Parts: sequence; structure tokens; C-alpha cells
Amino acid sequence: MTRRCSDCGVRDRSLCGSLNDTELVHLARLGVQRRLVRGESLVRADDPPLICANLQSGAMKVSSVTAGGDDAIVGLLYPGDFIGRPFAGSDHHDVVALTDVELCVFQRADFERALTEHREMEQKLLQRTLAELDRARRWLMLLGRATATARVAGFLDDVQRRLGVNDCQRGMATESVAFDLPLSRGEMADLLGLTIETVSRQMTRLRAGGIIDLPGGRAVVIRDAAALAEAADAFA
Amino acid sequence: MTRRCSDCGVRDRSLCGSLNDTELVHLARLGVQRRLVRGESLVRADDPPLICANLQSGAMKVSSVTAGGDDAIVGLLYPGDFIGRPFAGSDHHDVVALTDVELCVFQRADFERALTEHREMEQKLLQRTLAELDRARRWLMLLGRATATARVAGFLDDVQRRLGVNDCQRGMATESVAFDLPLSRGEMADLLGLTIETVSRQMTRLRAGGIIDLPGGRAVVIRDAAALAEAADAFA
DNA sequence: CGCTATCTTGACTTTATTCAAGGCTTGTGG
DNA sequence: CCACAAGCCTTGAATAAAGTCAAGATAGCG
Repeated sequence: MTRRCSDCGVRDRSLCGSLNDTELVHLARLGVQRRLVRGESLVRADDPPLICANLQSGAMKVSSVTAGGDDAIVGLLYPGDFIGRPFAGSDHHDVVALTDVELCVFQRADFERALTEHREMEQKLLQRTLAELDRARRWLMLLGRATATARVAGFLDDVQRRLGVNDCQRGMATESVAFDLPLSRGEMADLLGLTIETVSRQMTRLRAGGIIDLPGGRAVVIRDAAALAEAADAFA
Repeated sequence: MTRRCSDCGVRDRSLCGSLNDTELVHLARLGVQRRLVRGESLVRADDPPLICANLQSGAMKVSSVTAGGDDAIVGLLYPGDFIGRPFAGSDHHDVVALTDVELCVFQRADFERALTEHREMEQKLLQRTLAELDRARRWLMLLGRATATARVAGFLDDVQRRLGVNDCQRGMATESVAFDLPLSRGEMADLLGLTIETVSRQMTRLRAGGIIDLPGGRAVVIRDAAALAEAADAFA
């Protein structure tokens, strides 16, 4: 099933925003649409880096396996995010689907050629990698210094922002925002460098404080975004 | 004092390795040699990103100021490292000299033009940024999960490797490696997300275990590099 | 020589982990 | 439709880790 990818899911937010239609069509011809179910890997740490991809829908995790054999999540990918290491060596990370996902996958060689031919695309990729680095550094601060509550609050805040959720169904003044977490408690624990129990306790505490609501399953409602952001910043 | 920078300190390890001499000279003409003393800032978080630079000697830190007003170090720069955000918006980080440093500084616009004219340079910069991202992620794992001992051991291990120190003065079989830390205990604490006291205790513990020696001041001698690496990996 | 910074060490407190048990969901088969 | 099993989530009590507060010890520096 090698259906071509009609627009690579990149038209709006991604690498190709600056390309004209002809170029876009050219790039689209190189990409292959692919789906993964929850739990499937796109890239494994020791693979030679043969592919690049754009995530179109769903969420994925970037993880390493620690010396102790634990799964350590070092990044999350949301729609529009780029996967791969053009012009570079091995990646040393696994990239695994957290939900069912849709991707536009390129052979690395094809993608590199496209980058070489389309200068602006390369610049965009550079910008984006720099932005990703900034995000990693922000996260570094969170993980290095923040309390358990701040980590959990920061994570919820980040997810909400990255998913670009907005609850416009009713024109009410309520600022509540609802969404489903792409991760289990265990995965959140891996991500935040905490234990499952601690994550659970902090979620409970945020609910007790009226900041969020947990209707059940993986659903989360943010009742007070300002308080959540404040909890994320609280370094004490 | 706007002396031109003769080779930008980049000939060996850096962006310009792939350029021929003519191109190198062209780039060098754009750069200005600059020195900062310990504690001086090159970039402030809220500055518009007007410059790019290559670090030639010394060490610098990349830091943010937390909501609580603390200084949170999110990265270190060693000779050969690149500073700046070509083609991108603001950086949101301070870049401050940890020791006296020498830099080759470019006006951002000049540097962007050079990147545009020298394709290979741009690819190298991309690669390097991707590598930096990987390093940030490795660090993320360390900060997220590691114990205090592992953080300190990992940091020493990283410094040793990044400084490329080798103790060849005498042909002895001893694998001991000696160097001076570029950071105070307080800065190490910021960097590792620990307190000064904890850093101090862990250093003492590593010394008690015969893994390192602390002759005084900021000097460190690594007595048993293997044990140090093991301590850094110990997630328990 | 004395002053100030920085670093080390100790006693106590706070925070998160560990271990252990119980509850809620979900899916399956009777 | 209900019972039951499996997985995930929550909660509690005990333990271990790092932080805080408070003295001293060293090292630079004038």
C-alpha cells in the first residue's frame, strides 16, 4: 500500500509552507502515506536513518532505553512535527506511535535532494530544529528543577497548547478546555521522570484544587488555565 | 577594536570545515574577534537576535531566569560551538561567559548571507543543531531521572570528554585525567538542578570512592574513568 | 594579616519513591 | 445480561533521597 501523499500534511504549519504549488506537488510525489497503530515503531534507535517523515495526525514519542532498561521519553511529537535527521548520522532514539497516527514518509535520500533543491525548505527545517532545541531546553528546566506538581501542570499546559484545543462548541464564557491525553499514567511518569503513583497523586491534587477535572479515562478538562500555568511555574 | 577574525576558530571542528580557502577568507572577513571576561554576557534573553558567533576558547553557559528569579543553566558551550539563531526569531536565553572567552562574532545578516551562498555551511549548521538537540535530550534523561550522584558523575564525564583533555605529560600507564572545572559549585548546582550542598556532598562521595580526586580550587582529577561512567549510568 | 567568597559538613525537614492494597474500566465468555 | 479477569488508576503507610538551615573550614585577595 504505497499510496502517494497528497499534501504531506505540511501545507499549513510545516516545512513546505513557503513552496509554490508546483514544488509542493513535486515533494508530495516523493512521500508515501502511512498509518501506524498505537504502539508501532517508525524508527528504532539502532536503525540506520533511512527515512524522514511528517506527522499528520496523532501523537508519537521519542524515547531511549536507559542502562537500567527503562523507557525514558525525551520528546513528544504532534501533528506537523518533523521526524528524521537529514544529512546526519544515526539518531539513537526510538520513535513510537502513542495513538494511531498518520504520517507522510520520505526516503531520506529523496528528502535530502528536495532540501537541496528547495533552499527555503532547508531554512525552515533549520528554524524548526532550533525551535525544537528551545523546547527541549525549556523542558530541561522543568525536569531539572521543578517539583512533581509543576511537572505535571507544565505537561498538561504544554499538551493543551500543542494540541491547539479550543472548546468552541458553546459560546459560553467558560474558558474550560477539554481533551484526551495521548499518554497513559505510566507514560506520563516516564516522560516527567516521576513514578506512576506520584503522577496520579499530583493529578488528584490539581483536581482537588479546582484547576482541572478528570471526568474519566484519559479525558482532562482544564478549568483554570491561569492557575495551571502558575502551578507549572511554581518552583516552590 | 574591530580586528578581523583570521580563521573564526572554525577551521577544524566547525561550520566551515568544508569550505575552500577562498570561501573561508570571505567568511573571516565578516567576523570580528571579540573577548569577554568571566561573567560578561554575549546575548541577553530579550535582545533581538542580531548576532551569531563561534566560540573559540573558554566556556559559556546558556541560561534562562526562572519565574522564581533563579538562574537555570540549560546548556554549556565549549570551543567550536556555535551561538545564534540564523533565520529564526528571538532566542529567549542568556549566553554568558563562564571563563574568559574568545569569540568570532558575525552580524546576523552577514552570516545569513554567507549561509545562503555556501550551501554546505548551511547543511553543517543543520547537522550540528540536530546534534545539539540530541545532546539536550541525553541531558534531559539525566536530569529527569538520575540521582544526584549520577548527575554529578555524568557532568564530570561530559566535561572531560568535551574538553578533550588528555594527560600525556608522562608516559605512565595511569589513566588519570586532570582539568579545571569551568564552573563554581553554585553554577554546577544550577546546571544539574541540585543545591550547592548536594553537589558538594556528591563530589566528596566520589572522592571517597577513589573515583576522582580534588586537589583544591576547581581542579579535578579523574582517577577511574570507567567507574565514573558507571556512576553516571547508575539509575539506582 | 584579616576579609570575603566559596566550599564542606552536620542535623533536621520536606519531597518523592517504594511497597502494598483496593477500586474502576473494559472486554470476554458463560 | 452478568460474572470475572486483566489492566490501569488511586490511595495509604513506611522508607529513602535531596533540600533547608546553620555552623565551620579553605581559599583568594586587598
